[in-house]
Amino acid sequence: MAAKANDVLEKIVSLSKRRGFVFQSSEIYGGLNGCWDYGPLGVELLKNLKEEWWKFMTYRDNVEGLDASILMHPRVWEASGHVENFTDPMIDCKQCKSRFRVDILADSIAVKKQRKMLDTAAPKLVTHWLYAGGANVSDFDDSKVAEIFTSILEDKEFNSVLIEELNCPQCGNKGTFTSPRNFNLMFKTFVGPVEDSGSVVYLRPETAQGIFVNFLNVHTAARQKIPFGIAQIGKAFRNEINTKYFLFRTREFEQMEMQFFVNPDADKQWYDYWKAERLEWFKNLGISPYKLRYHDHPANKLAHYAKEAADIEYEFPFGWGEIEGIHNRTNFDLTRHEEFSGKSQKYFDEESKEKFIPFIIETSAGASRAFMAFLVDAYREETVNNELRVVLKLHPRLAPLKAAILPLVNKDGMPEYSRKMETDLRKRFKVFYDDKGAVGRRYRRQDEAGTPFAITVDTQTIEDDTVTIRERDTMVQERISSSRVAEYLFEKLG
RNA sequence: GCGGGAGUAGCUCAGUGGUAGAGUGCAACCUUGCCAAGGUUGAUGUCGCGGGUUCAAGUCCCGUCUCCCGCUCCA
Repeated sequence: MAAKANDVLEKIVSLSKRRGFVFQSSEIYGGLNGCWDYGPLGVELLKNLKEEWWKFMTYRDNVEGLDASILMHPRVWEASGHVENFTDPMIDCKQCKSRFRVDILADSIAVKKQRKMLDTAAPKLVTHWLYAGGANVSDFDDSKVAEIFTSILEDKEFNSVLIEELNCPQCGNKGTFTSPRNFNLMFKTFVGPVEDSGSVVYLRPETAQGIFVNFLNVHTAARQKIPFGIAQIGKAFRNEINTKYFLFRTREFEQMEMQFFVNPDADKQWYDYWKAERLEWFKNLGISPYKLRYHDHPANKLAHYAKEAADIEYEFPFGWGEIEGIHNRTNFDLTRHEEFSGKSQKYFDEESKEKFIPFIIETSAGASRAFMAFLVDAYREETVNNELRVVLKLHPRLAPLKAAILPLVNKDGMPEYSRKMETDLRKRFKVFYDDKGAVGRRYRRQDEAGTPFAITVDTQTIEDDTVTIRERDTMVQERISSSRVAEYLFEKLG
């Protein structure tokens, strides 16, 4: 069972590479863990699904679009709680396999001892910023020493000096620690030419904050009244400890988020509404309904900002996995931003004459995860005439290529006729021309790419301007007038 | 981070210290008459990367990277 599930995933990884859906990042250099590139077909599929989401979510009178920058003021992440909650360097004892948070480990060591260790280690720390000005450990009080001790423990360049001397609180052995691993999920970088602590910025770990900080801008500019939402699609970055399952857990990924601002009295109603809407979206794009389910978070497991939360899960070959989260984030985020920025985030309701900080209902989908769910769900192996047929039964609106144009044979004017048809259709549809090999082989090639329609030009075409259109899933052909092909595709693509 | 498996042609894989292989795919040409047809010809390999042992390494040893699986982690 597990082996079989694994097979499916490996086949999809293989197909993805062979046909140009997904390549490993930096492959010729040996790859980069947890990063993937979208190839010619992959980028079309990804673009299509993002467009479906965008239309579904923002082609409404109460949702506006936004594209916030990836780099934001570092205080944003203090307000959001990410700096505090995501900065947990961990250290492992190789002897007894215990794991400790570095700051907690440091707390367990008496300040007196810390001071002594720093003194002893001083010759090896002369290039550390702490000693740059000729400072001495004895110049600092206890709390400063503790702070310095922890910061050196967390400093990649210098921590080995102290770690070698540490005893494991669990088993008592000395020098058995690994280097601390920084389990902070945020990638850090620097603005400007100087790489010091004052210039630190983060690659956003979620797109949501870009929406929250623009709440009042959008409200004013778009003249929206509550309830209304702001939607955004964009990259986010998390320095995950472990990446996993192909595209499922990656370090760089894309989110499709919508934050809906509501009167606190109406939170439940809108939470339920969006929860239902979002599941429908996946179903309407053809995902097998029995492979979708809600996972409601029990009250005692909710994140600190959430009042109610549910995941939409898809049953991947490796098990159920979250592809979208719906949260009632309450007024947590705006309250925090008001506090940290000093700018009021209150909303004045003209009708009720009340002033309040809105509650936020969040729908947060992973575009990369959705991509994988659609791909996995579409993958089929069928037996046709005792031959294996691999077909991606992607929804036509998601399919990277909408139609293939195939001259039955390369003579009697068929290629010329086909080329002309290709030129006409290409203006409006992503189409593919193929005259290589037998037509049966060409059909199968398109099946594997998920192309929903194949238009074949044959002898009769030359005589009466009709072509056959072959449908991917049923392999049934119908003959229609050449002049109706574009119309036909429009109809089928909704 | 820990433990297990894997990495050789685009893909799937064989190759048990002695000349780098198969199937499939790909490209060109011939042949075609609707579901992976046939023929001819051709191209593609730092055997993941780096060291070591050896007269000789895809093969043995060490390190490292990446992928998969199980833990751990995932406010």
